[in-house]
Amino acid sequence: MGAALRRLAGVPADYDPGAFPPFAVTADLVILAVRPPAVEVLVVRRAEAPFAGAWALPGGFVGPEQSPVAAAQDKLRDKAGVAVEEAHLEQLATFGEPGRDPRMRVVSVAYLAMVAEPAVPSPGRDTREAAWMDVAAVDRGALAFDHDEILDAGLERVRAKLEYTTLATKFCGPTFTMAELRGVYEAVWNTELDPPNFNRKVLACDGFVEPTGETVSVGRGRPAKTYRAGSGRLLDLAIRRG
Amino acid sequence: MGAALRRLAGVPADYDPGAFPPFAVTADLVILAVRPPAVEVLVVRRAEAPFAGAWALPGGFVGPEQSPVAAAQDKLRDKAGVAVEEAHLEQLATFGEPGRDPRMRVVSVAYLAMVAEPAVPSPGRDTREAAWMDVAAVDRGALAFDHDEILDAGLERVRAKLEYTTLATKFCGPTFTMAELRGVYEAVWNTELDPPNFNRKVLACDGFVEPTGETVSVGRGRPAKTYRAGSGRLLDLAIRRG
DNA sequence: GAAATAGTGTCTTTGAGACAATATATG
DNA sequence: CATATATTGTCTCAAAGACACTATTTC
Repeated sequence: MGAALRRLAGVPADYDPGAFPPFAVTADLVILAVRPPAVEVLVVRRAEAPFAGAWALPGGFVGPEQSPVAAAQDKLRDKAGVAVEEAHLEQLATFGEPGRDPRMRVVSVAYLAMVAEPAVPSPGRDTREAAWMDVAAVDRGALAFDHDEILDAGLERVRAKLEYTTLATKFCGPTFTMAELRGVYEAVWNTELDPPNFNRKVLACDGFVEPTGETVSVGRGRPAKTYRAGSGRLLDLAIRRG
Repeated sequence: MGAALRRLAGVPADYDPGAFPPFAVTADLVILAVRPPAVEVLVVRRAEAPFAGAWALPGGFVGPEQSPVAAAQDKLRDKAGVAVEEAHLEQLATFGEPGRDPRMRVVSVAYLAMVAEPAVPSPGRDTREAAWMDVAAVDRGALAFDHDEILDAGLERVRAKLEYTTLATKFCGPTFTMAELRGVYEAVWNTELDPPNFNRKVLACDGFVEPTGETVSVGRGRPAKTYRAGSGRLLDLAIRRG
């Protein structure tokens, strides 16, 4: 579209695309899983400069005709191998300080994903491109760019959301026991919760979990009833941190 | 920087800025104030296509060397005439669907501002560029672009944040009465709260308000004690919606 | 049966909410 | 004094948390 045509169309001259600095837009993901007592984040090793060899959050550029969330969904599928329907994906925040990427101006729309961790080797024990890393082991400054800050935002969001939503079930498999669900809370909040009270509380929240009618035995002790995620999204009564 | 030089510097060829579509990045603001029983949003009338003549949220392009939040602060100062220190400004969400702006690809980082409404004419009674509009009077589809959606996100954020933060005081002047503070909650939540219980609840929250020791008389009735905002940011006990 | 884990029952404390009662102003 | 608004006091109920107790498995 030339300048003359643009003027004819009523589009002011100051919207000439060429007049604006070329911002690149990326979608970066904080993909979290829980393997009690650890909360783990999916990281990828950078192959190229800058920060070559460093760990970073998975992410990529948003395409010309692509929405940011679609870019995030693609990365979630590619990197975590998780079907989008099974995971929870939500926008987290946008990081756009000048200089956050030394190469060019990049605005990153960060997303938070909560997944039931697939069976993968322990983080750090393989040299593959992607690995699960215990968030407690992520040092300040360990991640590339400002990804430490993005990770912190994701962790804070998850801690808050477990209080008043049913999202903890996203960290569990299709069926789970109360102990597993409680393990999610205890890992995310780094606290201990009273099993009897947790049990009653969860069951008192409509739509949080549904009994499967089955039990499962893990090691010693009385077999535990199993549950599946309910249809509710918000808790009528908040689960409180220890 | 030529392609060859870029390769020498270890920057991969696929980071050629020219290879990326020119995203424009804007900062749009949901600037809210409370004039009980109304919650009001600051809107500006668009002078140019597209949506010429329609109301829109204030906003503008993020400069080449400017952070998005700095752009938002500039707009808050310019449009609302509010000192940044007095208002609360936080990032809300980012809206970047292709086609949300018919002219070009624009990614908007939306911010939420909470201000004590300055003395301005009632919305709709003047023809100035900017006006305060009762959010209850904003029809679906009344605002330009996807600004309805952005406004909804802002309102939802405010409703949630009043529950567990002290931000309601940002809608009040330097000093205020309990009735005024309660009016903020009642306007935002569109509900009625029991004055005695509200009073005790607020005073029980450490750091929410501080007594000034003064009283103020408005019309009939016993004069009300006045308070100023405390130093706390989070409430130890949530204020519950009616 | 001992130990381990799961789940139920009960008691105490705390906070939320309803609402009566009191305080202090105006007309 | 009647009325209006602000503020304090009191009672009741619901929920949170501590923890004793019961249930069901493995070794």
